[in-house]
Amino acid sequence: MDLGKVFAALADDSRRRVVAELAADPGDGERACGSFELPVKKATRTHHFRVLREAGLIVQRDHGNGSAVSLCRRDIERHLPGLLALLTGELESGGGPRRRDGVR
Amino acid sequence: MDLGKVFAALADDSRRRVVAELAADPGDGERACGSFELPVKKATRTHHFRVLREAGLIVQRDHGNGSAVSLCRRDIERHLPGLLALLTGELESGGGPRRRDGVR
DNA sequence: CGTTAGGTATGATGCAGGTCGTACCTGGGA
DNA sequence: TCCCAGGTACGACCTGCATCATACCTAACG
Repeated sequence: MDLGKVFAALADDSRRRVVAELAADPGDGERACGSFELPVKKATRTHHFRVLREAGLIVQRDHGNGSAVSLCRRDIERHLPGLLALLTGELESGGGPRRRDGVR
Repeated sequence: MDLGKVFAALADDSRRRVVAELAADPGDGERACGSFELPVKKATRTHHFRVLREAGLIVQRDHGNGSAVSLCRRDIERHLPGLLALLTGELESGGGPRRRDGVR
């Protein structure tokens, strides 16, 4: 697991938001790729999921018609303890579940 | 403190190395800018320190003749607890972000 | 005072990355 | 069966960034 790749992946707002929402989900199950409200087009979203995959942060299961992602929580907690807490922390304090404005 | 800026700053090997060494220093004092062995020229090093400064990770004190940097340890630990541990962990385990000649 | 060493400012350059349009593929309805 | 919705692949565009050369600045030291 390469810290450089991980940090580069998490430097982008959209990607950080995806990981944060996955990390904040207590169920820790899969989530449809389309269920994330990202301010980008389809092709860009595909690109972001690829970057997260190659950084080792998520795994993606293909269903032919649609696909779902899930967080590599165990690997992350083992190699980078505390990282997910940082992301969920930003979710709660900053642009948390209650979005104060529709920026972006 | 912007997580995006912080992660973008730490995505670079040279910058991550600087912060990691500062974090690993128990004395927690200033350190001369030139004391870091980075595989880049002067101008590039100046650029890296600027990025780290603007991310809020370090402060830089100018001496006219030379300058020194110190880690904003308190701010970082308060806003991003656990982050410095990740960096020092990389230093210890991997021997750190080594200077690979073909950078990246 | 002149030289030297450490930093900065500025501009150029090459490359990586974010964004999108388009074409294509797949499975599930109507 | 035909069409649509969700994803991917590919290419293009453009911005940002890491890097460097060069010129300049400041303090220390002979």
